[in-house]
Amino acid sequence: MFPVAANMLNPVTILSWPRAILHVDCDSFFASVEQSLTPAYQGRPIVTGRERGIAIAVSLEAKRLGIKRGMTTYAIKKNHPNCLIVPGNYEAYMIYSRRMFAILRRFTPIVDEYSIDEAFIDIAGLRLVHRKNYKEIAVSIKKTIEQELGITVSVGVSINKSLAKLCSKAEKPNGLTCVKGKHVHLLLQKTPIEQVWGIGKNNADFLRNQGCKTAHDFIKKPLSFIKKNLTKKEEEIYRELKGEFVYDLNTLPKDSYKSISKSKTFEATRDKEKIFSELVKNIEEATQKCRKYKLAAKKLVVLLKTQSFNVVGQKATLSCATASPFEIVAVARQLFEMVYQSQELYRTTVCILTDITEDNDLQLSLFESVLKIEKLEKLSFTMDKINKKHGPGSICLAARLPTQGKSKSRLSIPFMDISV
DNA sequence: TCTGGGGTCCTAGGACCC
DNA sequence: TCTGGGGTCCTAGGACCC
Repeated sequence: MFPVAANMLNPVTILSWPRAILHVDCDSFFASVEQSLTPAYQGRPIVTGRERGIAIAVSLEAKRLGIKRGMTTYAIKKNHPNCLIVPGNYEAYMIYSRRMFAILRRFTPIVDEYSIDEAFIDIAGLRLVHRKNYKEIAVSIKKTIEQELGITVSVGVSINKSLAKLCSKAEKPNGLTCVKGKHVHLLLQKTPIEQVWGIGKNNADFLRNQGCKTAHDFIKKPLSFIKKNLTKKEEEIYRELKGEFVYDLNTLPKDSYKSISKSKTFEATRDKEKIFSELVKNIEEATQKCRKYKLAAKKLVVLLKTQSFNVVGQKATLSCATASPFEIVAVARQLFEMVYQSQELYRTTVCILTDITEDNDLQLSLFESVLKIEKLEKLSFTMDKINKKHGPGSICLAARLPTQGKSKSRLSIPFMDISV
């Protein structure tokens, strides 16, 4: 073998294979799953999100009534009394999601699980295997999902992720759009700039002011304009829309996080211990997720949202990376005391765990008692087991008791009194 | 649109060091 | 101590996504 200089590995050569990227996007996913699970819901306007007070997913029938994501359930009830408003069933959505990804893997192992209801797959080279053209492959994927899951999807096929995403969006619901490299300009001409994946309101406003009404206007700008006025992200999008292959598919399973957060809104209150107990509940859930993925956090952020939507917060570095609610609650109490103002009404608490590492490279500070940490960890895992067996919230920290109903007698552990 | 919840990445600017 | 230039690391906050 000859030694190969790094600069001889020309990325252009590697990336210049013909690409065919297919994007699958479920139509009104959560609402469609509800309709698939409950035949009585089929054909009826239905929204999910009852527990949050706003519409999270809106069925096709509800969309036709003018109901949109984010509308309050109060307004929906008032104006559309025949619309069903159901609570989210996230376990069911996860199962449908996994089943959809499994179907995609029957076609190719290159599956990028982009979100719960979306995936990119690479179908280049599958034509010979399946003896079909790209469009026919897309049709059989659509049919399989529809038959096996009882939900419809919109599919787009093109030469990279950004363009495939534009295609799946071009015709919804239940759409199928394939755009070859030589026809990309036609797609871009009819795509308003704000509909481009990754161009949000701010950049769309700026670009419109600069004369870019469509995605096509955008790619006609010189690169120097992009570099001068926008960031790396928009430059990547610009290159993808021009047909370059910039965003690779990520086929790794999602088993790690940079941050884990939990927040919850409640009826606005000044009651200090009630607010703190809401925060403790979030900490319990966030640390539970941390333990599930065998992760530990080094930093903690506590945020309180006031009734007038101001956000106030404090941040702390933990003495060592941990997923133990006991340690984190103790630190959170100090942060909470710094932030809480007795005259203020609060509506939301947020717990964010950041600087997350894998649990096995957990660094113990010299001043930490190993024994204490092990005992606390054991206790957390035992609590997880009990909650799994008897239902969430069967066992919890005493500090969150103010949020539990009075009539419920729950088993609790006073976090401050742990003696080890 | 009277505003829920969970993420990621990028950038500017300050601190600090040589 | 009147004073350049560069690098790295960290953080807050913005922007975007589902």
